[in-house]
Amino acid sequence: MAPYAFLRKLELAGPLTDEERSELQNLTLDPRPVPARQDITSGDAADRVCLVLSGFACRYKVLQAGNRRIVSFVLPGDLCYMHDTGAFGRDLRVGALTACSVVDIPRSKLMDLIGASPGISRALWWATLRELSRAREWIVNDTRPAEQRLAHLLCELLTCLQLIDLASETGFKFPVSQSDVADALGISPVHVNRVLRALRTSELATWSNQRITIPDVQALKTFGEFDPGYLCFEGCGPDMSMPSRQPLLACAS
Amino acid sequence: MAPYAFLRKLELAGPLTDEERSELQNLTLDPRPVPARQDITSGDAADRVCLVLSGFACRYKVLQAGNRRIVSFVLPGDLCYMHDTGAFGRDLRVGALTACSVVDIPRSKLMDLIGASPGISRALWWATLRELSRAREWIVNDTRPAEQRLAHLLCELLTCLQLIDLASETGFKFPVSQSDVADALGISPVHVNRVLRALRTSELATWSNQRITIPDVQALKTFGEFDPGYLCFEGCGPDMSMPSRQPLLACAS
DNA sequence: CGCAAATTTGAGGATCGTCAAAAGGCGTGG
DNA sequence: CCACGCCTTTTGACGATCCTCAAATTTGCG
Repeated sequence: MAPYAFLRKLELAGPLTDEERSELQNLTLDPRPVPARQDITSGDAADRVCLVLSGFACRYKVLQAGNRRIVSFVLPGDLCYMHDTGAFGRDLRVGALTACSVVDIPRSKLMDLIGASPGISRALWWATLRELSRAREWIVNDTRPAEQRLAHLLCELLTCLQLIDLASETGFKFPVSQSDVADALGISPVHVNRVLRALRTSELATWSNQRITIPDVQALKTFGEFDPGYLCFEGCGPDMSMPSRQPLLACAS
Repeated sequence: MAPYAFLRKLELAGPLTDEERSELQNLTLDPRPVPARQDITSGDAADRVCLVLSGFACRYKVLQAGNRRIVSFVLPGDLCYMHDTGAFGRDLRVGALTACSVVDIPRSKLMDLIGASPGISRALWWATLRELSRAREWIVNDTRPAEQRLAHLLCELLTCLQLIDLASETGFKFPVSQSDVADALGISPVHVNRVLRALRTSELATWSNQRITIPDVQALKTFGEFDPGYLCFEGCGPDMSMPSRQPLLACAS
């Protein structure tokens, strides 16, 4: 059950064979806990990748003033330090927002799989492209007023959590603080609170008991200008006329 | 001379062989002009990649209100529609800010090169990771006040243009409008103007005659909290202990 | 030279941040 | 079980940043 989310997301790029699935499942043994509000480091050795099995985490940078800006959420089934380490992630950090369960995967082991399996290669490649697409959407979202910005974020979380069965049709458990959301939206915590009240008053969304409830999902999506296309959950099958239909990640050089 | 910027950026991932360089140069024949303020489409056929040889372009989305948000600049030597087409770029568009010269490259041709050459494969893979890193930095930049935000943007442009010999030590030609910069920063055009005046008064940067002049580069970088690490221009050599040292883009499946 | 677009500046208002304090929730220890 | 302390949430007041509208000025271009 643990690696379900991991496989679910990888298979967005197309179905995997039974061998590929079992190879990937073998990576998820021996998880370790990470307490809330603590960084998820890549483990003792620097050459490890981290797979989050449960909990909410985030990628973030800290500004000179000391405040934190979250640039993306890390949900169960997401890999960390795959690309954002070394020169590509010098000041980027990964932190647990809630208690998390993570697995350290030796990079070499993952690379062996990539080299041996075209399906896994493609899956990881597409995961990277989804990250890029999502980052750009976040930039766009930063131009909207706070109310729509929060609405958009809630829609994204709802959609992403539904994919891995962590959200119902109309809500999801969200055990993070309003300050965390503030850092993800780039606004102040008090303003998050005000905006939440506004959304509650408009009957667009409610946040209580660590749970987001969205009475009218379509209304919230419309208000937040949320179009799930950028998440690349659909239309990405292997039989698509896609740019990266065939050419993908693999062990070269 | 035309493909200089293209090769320069690709070789950030490590030197290319003479064959690889000449294969890439062969792609840059027969450029076509794109007028300012016009979208750079992928040509007649959808399965083409666009290489910008000269001019300033941008990737952008349009919000519901009709305003545009630029999510990244496209400079000479940058590829468009490599990954941001099909499902991965449904609402993302590429527009020319100034008159541009672009080359259409059949995707299949590029894929053949990727499959045949590990160096090219790695180079294009790293270009994608740089895009991701840059997008995340833009998210972070959106949390800064407008003055620092503009300073940061100018520093990024200076650094990126210096790489391809389009900037001197202290300035560069920048023939775009203040509205374009406003869309890139997510603020209003009039506020761009005010912020420019502030930077001019502080003697941090001047913009006149379509040229940015930065009297004290270090001062502007400090003010804008600009750390070039996220651009991944350095420390990315093939001899680095990098995550993607070997495993890269290639023709799989 | 004259038109169109871009830049510049002003005034007023909306959004959002900061500071401060009150209220609520949750775990620990008595 | 209650009391206490800490953290989070909530609300208010005030100020800073930024937007919108509008007009004046400059620049670019035919």
